[in-house]
Amino acid sequence: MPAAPKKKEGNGEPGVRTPQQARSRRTRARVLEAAVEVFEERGYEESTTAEIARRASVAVGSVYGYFPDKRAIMLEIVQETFARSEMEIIDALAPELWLEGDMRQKVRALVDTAIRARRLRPGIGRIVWERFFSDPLVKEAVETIEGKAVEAIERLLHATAQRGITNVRDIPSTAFVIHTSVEWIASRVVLGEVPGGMLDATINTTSEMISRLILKEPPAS
Amino acid sequence: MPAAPKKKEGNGEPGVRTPQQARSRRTRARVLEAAVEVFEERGYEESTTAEIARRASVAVGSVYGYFPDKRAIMLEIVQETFARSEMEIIDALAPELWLEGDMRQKVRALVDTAIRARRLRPGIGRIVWERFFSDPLVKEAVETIEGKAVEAIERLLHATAQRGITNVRDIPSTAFVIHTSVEWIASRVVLGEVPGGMLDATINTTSEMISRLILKEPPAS
Amino acid sequence: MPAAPKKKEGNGEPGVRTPQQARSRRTRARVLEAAVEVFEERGYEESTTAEIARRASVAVGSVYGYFPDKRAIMLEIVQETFARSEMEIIDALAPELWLEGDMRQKVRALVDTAIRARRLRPGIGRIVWERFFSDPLVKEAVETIEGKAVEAIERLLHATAQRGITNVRDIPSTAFVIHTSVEWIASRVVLGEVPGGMLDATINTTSEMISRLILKEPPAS
Amino acid sequence: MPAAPKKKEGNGEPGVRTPQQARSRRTRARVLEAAVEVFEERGYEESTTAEIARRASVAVGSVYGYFPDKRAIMLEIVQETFARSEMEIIDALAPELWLEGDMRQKVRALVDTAIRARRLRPGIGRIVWERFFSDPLVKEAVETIEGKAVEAIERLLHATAQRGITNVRDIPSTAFVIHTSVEWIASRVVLGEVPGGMLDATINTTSEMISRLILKEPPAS
DNA sequence: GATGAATGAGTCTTCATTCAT
DNA sequence: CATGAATGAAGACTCATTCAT
Repeated sequence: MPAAPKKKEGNGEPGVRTPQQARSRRTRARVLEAAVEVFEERGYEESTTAEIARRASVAVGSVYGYFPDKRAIMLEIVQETFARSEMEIIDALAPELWLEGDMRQKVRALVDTAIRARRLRPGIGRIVWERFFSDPLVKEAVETIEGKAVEAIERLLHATAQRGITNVRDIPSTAFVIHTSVEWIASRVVLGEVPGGMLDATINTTSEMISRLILKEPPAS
Repeated sequence: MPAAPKKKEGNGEPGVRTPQQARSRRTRARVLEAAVEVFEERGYEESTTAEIARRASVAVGSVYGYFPDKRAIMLEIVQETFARSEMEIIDALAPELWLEGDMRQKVRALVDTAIRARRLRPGIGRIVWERFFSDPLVKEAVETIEGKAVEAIERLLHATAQRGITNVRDIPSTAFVIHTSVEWIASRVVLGEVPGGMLDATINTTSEMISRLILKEPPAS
Repeated sequence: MPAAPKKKEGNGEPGVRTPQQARSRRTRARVLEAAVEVFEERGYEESTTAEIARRASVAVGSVYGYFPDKRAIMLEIVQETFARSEMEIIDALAPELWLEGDMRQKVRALVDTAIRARRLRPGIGRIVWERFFSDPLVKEAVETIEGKAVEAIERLLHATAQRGITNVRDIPSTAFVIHTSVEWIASRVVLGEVPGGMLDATINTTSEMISRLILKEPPAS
Repeated sequence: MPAAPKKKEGNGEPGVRTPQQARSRRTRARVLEAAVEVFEERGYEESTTAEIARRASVAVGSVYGYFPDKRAIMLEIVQETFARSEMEIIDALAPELWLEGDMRQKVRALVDTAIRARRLRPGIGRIVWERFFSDPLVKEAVETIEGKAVEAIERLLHATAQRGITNVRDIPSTAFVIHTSVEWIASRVVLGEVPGGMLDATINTTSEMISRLILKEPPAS
């Protein structure tokens, strides 16, 4: 890590300008887009603020007009990207969608969604796990969003349990286990090179695993 | 990222001492131990070769006498640590241990082992996932070791299937899904702050999930 | 040789500011001047980028804002210095200046010019020969410039031959031999400690040698 | 340049062991041979004492038993190599060989010898000019040897002048100019890539140049 | 005498961040 | 507000030389 000059704190409150004017907002967005591009291509550490500025057709100094530092840019992108992925899943978890129809099919569709959701910005997904354990703010942000997804699963399990569709001993841990498993399977499948025909089998098996865990009826022998 | 000096290639002797004498072996070990400490405390990027040398009570140059660069030290530690964790699990997967007795109990013990195994050097575990997606050599090393664990699961599923204990449609994907799920659940449980009483429930649920996926008999309703 | 850090490639912007603003141009010039000073005093290997920056009253980073590395600074200076020397000579070789008047006198003046031209930045001249055989880029640059001087000699020999002033069997090799001889005699005379009264005699003898080689009339017996 | 630990001077006089026993002498020679190889391949700066030791199948420490430092090894090799080259030339300058026969032919043979002599260890020749201007001891050594060659030329010119074969106004400067010219032409021809058929023409022209400078008779019109 | 492990000062280079214009 | 030149702390790595065994 380079010089990392001391952040001059206190006195006035020069802060980071909050865009109120249209042009400002547009510039800020351009920087963000450029950063996504660069981060996708090179990862976080390998990306430089200079390159981001260049791609955004903006001066380095201007970048610092919108973000306090490089990390903040990454944080915002990671948050936004991760949230978007999880939102897709959370949406698909709305109880009202699960009260009728073939559960196993829905579970499979859900797993499918989880994987597809991660395909959008795989490079950012990579950064999530790269930074997760080393940057407390990333961890916090990710855990908050994950928490929402877990809650959505919990709500679903409650709703379906009431209808007698599912039968789960301990809903919180079940929600956590399901979420965690699917998250990592999806990440590894998307970010690694999955052996050709293996993808479908993996989705099937994952769905089967979840279905058996939550459904009331015995597995199709 | 700092200066990142170029490896000057050629010049015959790679400069990496292959320890044959006792003193040499001891020094190499000291460096490795120091590096584990430093990496545990600060993570990879934040650790410096100077700090490692200092902890090992050795000159920087000596460090470079045993390892071509900082990355190589990390790689060796990651490999060794990760391999040791997986070995514990692989050992517990030996088919002969599974042919009789309560399967559910054994699955639970296995999950337990997976978690305990990761507790040894959690900081290194952190580095594994930090570097996994960005350092091809880390990825390769980890995938190789993971592959062995997955194979061990496959062998177990074959053996138990023959005895009529388990009944799995697609063994390869099942092995992969089980391994991937447990790996990440274990990592997250160990590296994150698990809500107090949640740990046991998580282990139970995970075990239940795996048991239901592979066992022949219907789940205890 | 020091750490010799690797050029991290890619990342878009090479980091080399191409000066367009006035301040920029001035800084670049300051760095170059400082580098000439330092190189003159210490030679290439013994000079450090830190010292160059200090002399230029500039931060190290600024140096790297204008030049990709230390070698590039040296290369530019060497090229510029050597080219300037050779240009003086090439100018003096313009055929129109040689068509009348005393040839022997003109040859002497030429040799004189060759020596005087090298006196400007002798330290850089030293670096030229220090790096010539070990740095391909230096070699290339120097050979290119030398080539132009040799061509100028060739043109002169052609023109004077047509006028019946000179009589040379093989113009290319003659131009090469003359250039090479004078170049080294001048370098050695300037960079070595020439025995006092020897200088004039050396110039005279060199001129005589060249004159006899190219002139039509027999040497003044 | 690396650490360059202070040479501990004074007290006893550990000095550099002078080989008196046969084995010692042989080891010293092995080191020297190895050094020639390495220097030839990589040049001085790029060569390391470790590599030299390795090639000589000797421990680094042993190298320092025979030579005070890396520079001394280089110095001895440069001196020996350069002296050998010049000796060949000096031998060919013995007056008794020049008192009869075709002078022009002999001059040509001499130039030829000068070039051939440099072909033996061109890499060392390169080092000579690389270090000549930056290492005072190299300069001194080379100048001393050059001085002998120049003296030999002077003696030859005296002898031939007495016989009426040559007619030179100022013998010292003539000897210097001839030597310097041929030395550099030979070096450039050997170390550079000489344009194919150019070599012969260069030798011829050089010989012609020298012949015309020293011989009494007018050049063959 | 030999060995080769150990030393550590010295270099180059990077890049997040600041601030004069 | 934008610009982009300037800053400079920080870090990886090299290698001649020493010295304990």
